[in-house]
Amino acid sequence: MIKTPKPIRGTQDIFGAEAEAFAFVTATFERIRKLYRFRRVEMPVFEKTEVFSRSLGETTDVVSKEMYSFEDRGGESLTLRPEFTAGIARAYLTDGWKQYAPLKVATHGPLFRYERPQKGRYRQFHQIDAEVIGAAEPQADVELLVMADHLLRELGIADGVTLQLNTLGDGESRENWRAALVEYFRAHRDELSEDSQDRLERNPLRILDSKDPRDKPFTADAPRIDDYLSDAAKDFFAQVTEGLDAAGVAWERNPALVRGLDYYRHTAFEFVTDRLGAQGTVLGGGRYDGLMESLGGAATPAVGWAAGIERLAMLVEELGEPVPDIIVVVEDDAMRADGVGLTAAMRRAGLASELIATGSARKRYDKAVKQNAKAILALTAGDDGAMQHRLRIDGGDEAAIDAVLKGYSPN
RNA sequence: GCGAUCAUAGCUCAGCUGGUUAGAGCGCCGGUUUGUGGUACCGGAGGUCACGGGUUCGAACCCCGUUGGUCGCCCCA
Repeated sequence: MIKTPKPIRGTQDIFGAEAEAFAFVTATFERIRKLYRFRRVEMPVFEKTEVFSRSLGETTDVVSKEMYSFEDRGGESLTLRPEFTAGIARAYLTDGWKQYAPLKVATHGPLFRYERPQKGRYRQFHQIDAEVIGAAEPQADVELLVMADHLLRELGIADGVTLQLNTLGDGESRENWRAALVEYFRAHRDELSEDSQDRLERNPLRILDSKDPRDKPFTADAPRIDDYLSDAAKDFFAQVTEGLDAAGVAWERNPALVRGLDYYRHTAFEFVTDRLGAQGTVLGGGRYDGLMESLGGAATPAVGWAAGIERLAMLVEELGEPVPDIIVVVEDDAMRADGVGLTAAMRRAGLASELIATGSARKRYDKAVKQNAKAILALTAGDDGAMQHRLRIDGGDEAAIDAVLKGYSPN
């Protein structure tokens, strides 16, 4: 007995209406990205593990248990890409893309993270991604945010979604704020949740967005980044918010919105919905001026965002699958060749067509009716054996169909 | 890694407190109607009740374990 292999945990086979929604997201993204003049890039699906581990630092669970890593036959550690940014940063350095700076690039495709699947989170998932590399100005942040907002509008999901915005300041501001947070939380250490006590050592900024109610009273009164921002950092953030206002993009300040990794500076943002359970972030990103150096490159300012295609697709209105323009029904097997010929002719004329010529001859018309076609063409043989057809129009393009019929010579 | 919850036909699900041959709808296949119209009716195929133990005269149902799905925690680049 042969056992059918099962799919890998956390992978998905996307089909039908869901696949249509998925394709709608990527097609819309491609259209928008061209409007904003972002250049398309295609990136490898795997890289040397260092590409990701260096950029992430050694701190978190992320490297130790969240990456899909393996050794190749030469004993080199490789990792399936868990994000686009690190690979694009690597390419910027190894391929000399500095010559194109400031460089606006966009891509989409599969990513891999070794996690327990839950709603809107999979081990193989898919993202769209946009990055601006080599631009230190807040205008780059604004352009990305306006583009993201535009995309969500075009997808028809902007209504339930809000843009949450924060600044982490420049390197110095961020360090001072972080030190103040550690000092503050350390004073309340014993009253924090176990998880947050742990975070105090590993990733103190993350205490701010803890879900544990025991932490809430302390996070509310925690030191705020605003009190630690340098004048330059304040000015940078002000230019971002002014730009958003000028472009008519609504935003709200979320001082608890943080990034755990050290290379993030200045702007951090997430577009959030309450329609997806625990996984409310629909699109997120920020400025990562410190990343290039961790990969051995020169200091290079950069900012970008990514969004999960599956999550976006879940929010998109049910599109349904497209209905055929015409179905050709062979009601008499003697007309099979004409069915094939006419269907081919319909398709060449740009009409989405289906041929029904199998199974019980009497039931073929029923099958056609059930597909909600805009037109049904039934083929039968006359007494003389010549092809006869009957056409039922239900919203279809009768002129186009007639033109195909007139131009067709029966077999 | 941790927790909750679920698993019956290809799909969606019923199945009483443990009781004899496990059901429906949809889908699939065949038949009836030979019709300018059909979304109907009849029939058929299809099940190791996730898997492995246990309790019992008897288990889809109760107990234990395993596997898998879902949702959440941790993490979220």
